[in-house]
Amino acid sequence: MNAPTAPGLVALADCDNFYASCETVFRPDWRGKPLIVLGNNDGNIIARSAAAKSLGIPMGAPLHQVRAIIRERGVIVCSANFAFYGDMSRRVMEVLERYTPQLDIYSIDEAFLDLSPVATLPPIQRRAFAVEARATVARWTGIPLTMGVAPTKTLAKAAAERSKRDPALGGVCVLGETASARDDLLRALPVGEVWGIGPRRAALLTRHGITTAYDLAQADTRWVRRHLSVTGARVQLELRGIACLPLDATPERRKQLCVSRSFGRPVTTLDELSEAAALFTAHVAERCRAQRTIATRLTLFLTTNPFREWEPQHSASATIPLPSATADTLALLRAAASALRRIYRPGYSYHKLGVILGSFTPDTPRQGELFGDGALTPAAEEQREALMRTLDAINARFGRDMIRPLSAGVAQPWRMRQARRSPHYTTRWDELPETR
DNA sequence: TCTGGGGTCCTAGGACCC
DNA sequence: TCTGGGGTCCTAGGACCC
Repeated sequence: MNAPTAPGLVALADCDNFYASCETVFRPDWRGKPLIVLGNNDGNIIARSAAAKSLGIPMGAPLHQVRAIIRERGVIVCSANFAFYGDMSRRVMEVLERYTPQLDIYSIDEAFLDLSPVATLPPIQRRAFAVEARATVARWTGIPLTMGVAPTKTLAKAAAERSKRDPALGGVCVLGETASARDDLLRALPVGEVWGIGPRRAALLTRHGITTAYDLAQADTRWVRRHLSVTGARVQLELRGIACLPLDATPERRKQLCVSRSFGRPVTTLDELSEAAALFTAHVAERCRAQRTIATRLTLFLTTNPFREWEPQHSASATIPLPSATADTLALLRAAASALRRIYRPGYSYHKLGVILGSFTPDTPRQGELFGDGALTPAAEEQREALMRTLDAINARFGRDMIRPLSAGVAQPWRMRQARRSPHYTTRWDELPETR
C-alpha cells in the first residue's frame, strides 16, 4: 500500500460525457447522435452526448421541460444503467493503471495519474505519453477521454477543462513550463469553474472583483483563508503550482454509505415506507460488508416533495447509535424500523427515503460488547456472519435481491420508474450484445 | 403527470470534563 | 461593576464534487 504523496507532475484523465459514451459503445448506430441519460426515476437529465449539448439541452433539467426538443430532433433517451457504467469504468481504470505507478480514482469517470516517472522528460514527450494513454483507452474500451497534465491536481483539472473547450488540442493539454502559459490559461478560466469553487464562493469572489482563476491565484492569502476557509486556501495554493492535495491510490473505504431513492409515486402509509426502508437497509448493509466494515450508527431520513410547494412539507431524520458495531442485515433492519417509527408522521405524501450507515470500524478484529444484554453469544454471532456471507454469495451469483427481507415487500408499488434502461451489456449473460 | 443519487471535508456550537 | 479557562468529542449543517 502506497502512502499518499505530493505529486510533482499529475495527469487528470476525464472521460467525455461518460454515461452517454457508455450507451454508445454497443450501439455504433447512435454515434454522433443527440442522446441523453436520465437519472433514477427517469426524472432529470444526468448526461448528454456532445450532439445533445449542442442542441442546448441543459444538464440537470427535468425531462418534462425538454419534451418538445426531444421529439423534434429525435433525441435518444436512456434510463441510467449504473451497473453497466460501473463495469465500463472499471475497464477504463484498468487501462490507465498500465500508465502510472499510482492511479487515484476520483469518481466513476475521472482519475488522477502520478506522472512523476515522466516529469523529467521534455514537454513534447510528456505530451506523447498522455496522447498514447488516451488513445489506448479509446481503442480498448471505446470510451473517449480528455487529459490535463500539470504540477497540481487543481491545475490538471483546469488544463483538462481547457482541452475540452478547445478541440484543436486533440484531447490533451499539457501545462507548459513557463509561468506565462499557466497565467494565460488561468486568465481564461472563470473563477466559478475552478475545481472547489462552487456557486456560493463564486458569487462572493465576484462581489470582491475576483472573476478569473488568475485573480484568485493572485488574491491576498489571508483574505482567502478568512472568507473561503482552509479548502479555499488550498485551491489558491494549488493554482499557484503548490501541491496541497495528495495523490492517494489506496483503495478507499468509504466513511459513510447511503442508499436513497425517490419513489415512483407519492407514498403515505407507514407500511409502504417500511418496505422501502427494509430494502434500502438490506442494500446498504450488503455494501458495508463488501468493504469489510461494521457500522456503529444508522441514520434514516424521509422527505416530502419540495417541488410540490402547495402540499404540506415534512422532512426528518433520526440517527440510531447501534449498541454494538455491526453489518448484520437483521440487526440493521431493527434499527431502521425503530428510526422510521420515530420520524414518521401520518398525513404527508412522502417522496424519498434514505438509509445511511456511518462511523465504521474494520470488521476484524471485532470489538467485544461491554454489556452483553440481549447480544448474541459468540457462537451465534459466528453463525449470523456465516448467514450473511451466504446471502451475499447467492445474491452475487443469481442477481440482486434474489434473497431479500420479506419486510421489503413483494409488489413494491413505490419502486422507481425506469422505462428505457439499456441492456446490462457487460454484466449479465442474458444481455450480452450479439452480432449478426 | 413529470424535478437524481452518492460522496467528502470543514466549521460552529453544544455537551461534557477537569 | 463582577459571571474561569481550556480541552475533547459529537453532531448538524453548509459547501462542494461528480
